[in-house]
Amino acid sequence: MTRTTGSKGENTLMALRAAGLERLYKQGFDGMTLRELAADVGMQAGSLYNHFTNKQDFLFMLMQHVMSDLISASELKLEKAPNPRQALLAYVECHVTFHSERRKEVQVSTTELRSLTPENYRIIIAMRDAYENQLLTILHNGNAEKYWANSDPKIATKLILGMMTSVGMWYRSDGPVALDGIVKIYQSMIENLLSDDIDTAKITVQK
Amino acid sequence: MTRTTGSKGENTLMALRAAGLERLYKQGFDGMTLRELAADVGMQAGSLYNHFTNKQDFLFMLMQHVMSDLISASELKLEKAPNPRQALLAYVECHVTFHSERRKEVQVSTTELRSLTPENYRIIIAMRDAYENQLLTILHNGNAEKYWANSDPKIATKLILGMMTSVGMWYRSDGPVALDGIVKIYQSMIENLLSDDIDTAKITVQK
DNA sequence: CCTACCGATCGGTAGG
DNA sequence: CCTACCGATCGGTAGG
Repeated sequence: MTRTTGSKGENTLMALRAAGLERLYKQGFDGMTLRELAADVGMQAGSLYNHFTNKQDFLFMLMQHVMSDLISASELKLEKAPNPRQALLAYVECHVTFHSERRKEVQVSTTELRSLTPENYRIIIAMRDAYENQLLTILHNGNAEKYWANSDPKIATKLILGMMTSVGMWYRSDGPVALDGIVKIYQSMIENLLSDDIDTAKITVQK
Repeated sequence: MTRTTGSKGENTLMALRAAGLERLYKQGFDGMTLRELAADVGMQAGSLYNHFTNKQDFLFMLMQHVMSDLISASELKLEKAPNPRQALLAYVECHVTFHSERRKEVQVSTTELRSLTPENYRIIIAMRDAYENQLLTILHNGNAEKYWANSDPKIATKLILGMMTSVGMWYRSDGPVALDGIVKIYQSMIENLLSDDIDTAKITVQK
């Protein structure tokens, strides 16, 4: 009995992930019901528990999957970058592409953070922090090696991530500009933005 | 019988708004229950219907209130701006301040768009579009009057709004940098970002 | 603003 | 993977 690609169980699990993502995106964790999800893949509600232990576990699996993909995608690109500038451009391309192509998964992963168990929350947040630290490191290195002179890399990291992440809120693959065009615009604007000359010594620092 | 400030009914409504905002922020529309909300202000669930017609109406009221405040706050500042550059700086200050000080309301207003009735959704989206158009107009005017040369004001509007809005995700009033410092950083970076020289003619435009 | 209640539906389990 | 079911709880209403 030869095993081809994927057993029946794997197929149902993939179908569940796809249907669940759509439900989570449109209705949220508390808004979706397991009966709807079951109907989406043509089964009864009780049978779902052969594929996950409970509703919370299903959400957690999905979010962990997205974060894992995101981190490994950027790591793969960053390995090949010869210098901080190329690393920055690669990170931007990677982030913008991922957040466009998988916008629903990303949005669910941020919106439903509040629906996670405390333990699960900690795990996902740790993954997110690891991902954000990749950019922070790039900005630090670029400062050290004089590729740019940014006064506050921590804040710059947040601003850059904010403008990049929001691409998922408005970019549509059937829109007027192709994705590689969007990527170029982001790369250009972020490089401009990094060459700031604001005197942070003048900024009020709270005690 | 002299009327001082606010009747009892007005006070309960304010308490409901405050408690409801907190519930919506932490649990979402489907996650919060009217029984919890009632308990927050010390009444029974059934009594809530003296203050709104149903749960949907309560959410809509809250969102409409936020959007209305946001729009009028920026309009007030923009009236006094003598030129596009000052208008841009004022808009940035206004947006960043509002999204920091009232971050929970703003987040609820975007996250719970999906929980709105189609009719209510249309109304809130129209308000959001009006607000975004304020920035688009500023960018257009700045281009026309040579304050800066931005190749794609529509996309720039989205990017700038994205990076500004995300301030609510990480800024905390008890953090290391004061709010006016954050505003200055945003203003500086956005002005840098607007002086782009990317050749959009080279960007792939989908047919 | 309260008591008392309605129909509907939810996540999850037992036992095949 | 299904049938049948559980306790719990929800938004909302009637009638004071």
